[in-house]
Amino acid sequence: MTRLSADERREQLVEAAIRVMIRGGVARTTTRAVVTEAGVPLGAFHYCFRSKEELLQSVIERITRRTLPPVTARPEGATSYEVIHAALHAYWDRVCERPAEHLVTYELTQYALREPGLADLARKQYQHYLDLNREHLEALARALGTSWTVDLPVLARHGLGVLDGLTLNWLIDRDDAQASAALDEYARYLASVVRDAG
Amino acid sequence: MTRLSADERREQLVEAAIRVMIRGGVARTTTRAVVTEAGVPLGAFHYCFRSKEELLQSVIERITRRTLPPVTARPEGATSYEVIHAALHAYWDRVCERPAEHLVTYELTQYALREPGLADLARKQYQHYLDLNREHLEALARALGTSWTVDLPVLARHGLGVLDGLTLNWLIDRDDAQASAALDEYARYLASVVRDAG
DNA sequence: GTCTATACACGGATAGAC
DNA sequence: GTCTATCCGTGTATAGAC
Repeated sequence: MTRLSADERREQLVEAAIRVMIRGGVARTTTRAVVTEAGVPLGAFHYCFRSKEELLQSVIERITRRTLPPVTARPEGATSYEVIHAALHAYWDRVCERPAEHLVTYELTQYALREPGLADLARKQYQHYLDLNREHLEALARALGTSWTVDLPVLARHGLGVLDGLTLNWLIDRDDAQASAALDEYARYLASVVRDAG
Repeated sequence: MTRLSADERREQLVEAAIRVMIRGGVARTTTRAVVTEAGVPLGAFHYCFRSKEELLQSVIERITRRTLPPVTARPEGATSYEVIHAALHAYWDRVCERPAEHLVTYELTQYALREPGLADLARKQYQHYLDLNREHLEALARALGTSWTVDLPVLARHGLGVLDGLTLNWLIDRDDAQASAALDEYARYLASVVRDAG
């Protein structure tokens, strides 16, 4: 094997851990599985990370930052509902493309909540998603040239709840049609709380 | 120790397992922890359950059936919003009273999704909650003497998503004020989709 | 049927050779 | 710095005494 720096090793291991989690879930993600996946000898693990917890910390940070700000398209002559609908389905398409990845996100959060050394990180991670959702709603309002009739922090929290809930539920039963219909209903709701809405 | 029938033993072990899960999470719920909690010798485990998976199956079934249908109060002269608000907060109060129990529900579902022998059970469990939510919305409409303007299955799925999402998010950050505000917003939405609504 | 003792695999972490 | 061999705890499951 080629000789790599500790930083590159860390990188390898974090990415390998994410692949293992996607494949088999967080519970089955052992240090042994991770080093095998990375093609790294077991002994290497503990001079890259002090412990498994430290690896998971890095994994959570990596996954959190990986979330890309969704693009808000701005077609001429589209109704509010259409713009909102498109934005929501842009998110939804990413869920459908990589279901296992999203499942891992939820698994990780719950795992972290149970580990004293990781619970704070879970809260930060959630706060980050909440902020993203707020920014996204702001961008959406800007794209529509208007504002929301509902207090933005409340709308953001409510919206994150809806998206998390619908995602989690779809991950369980994979009912595309029902999930899509529920998402459309959320779009209809959002269109009803833009100022000057119809 | 007193001599008990296998059925009573099973009962004891399931209840003990739930307590252990509430205390430390599903991941830490080992057969050893369960039998210790139940005050049952380790050897007893495997003539009550063929395997740990069989125990978890019983636990999931037990927890699912434990969910009580919420009461829909019917005060005179209350607005639609007030009735809906009360119904939602009745649910929410139960979440706040027993947060750990609800967290376990989500953990169990995700655990089950990763176990081939339990995945179907997870889907059934979710379907059960979906049905309950539909029935609850029907009861609510009946109590209001009206009906919903949104297709009931869609409304039920959307609503279950909202409640699951808000619950999960609150379990992470425990922000009572924000959670309550988001829940109220959902109540406002529901009030806007009753026929003859205002 | 009931419990004690134990088998056996696997997990995280480390010692120590190179 | 890198890797092999190993320690030691814990997990599920079972054998076999009572």
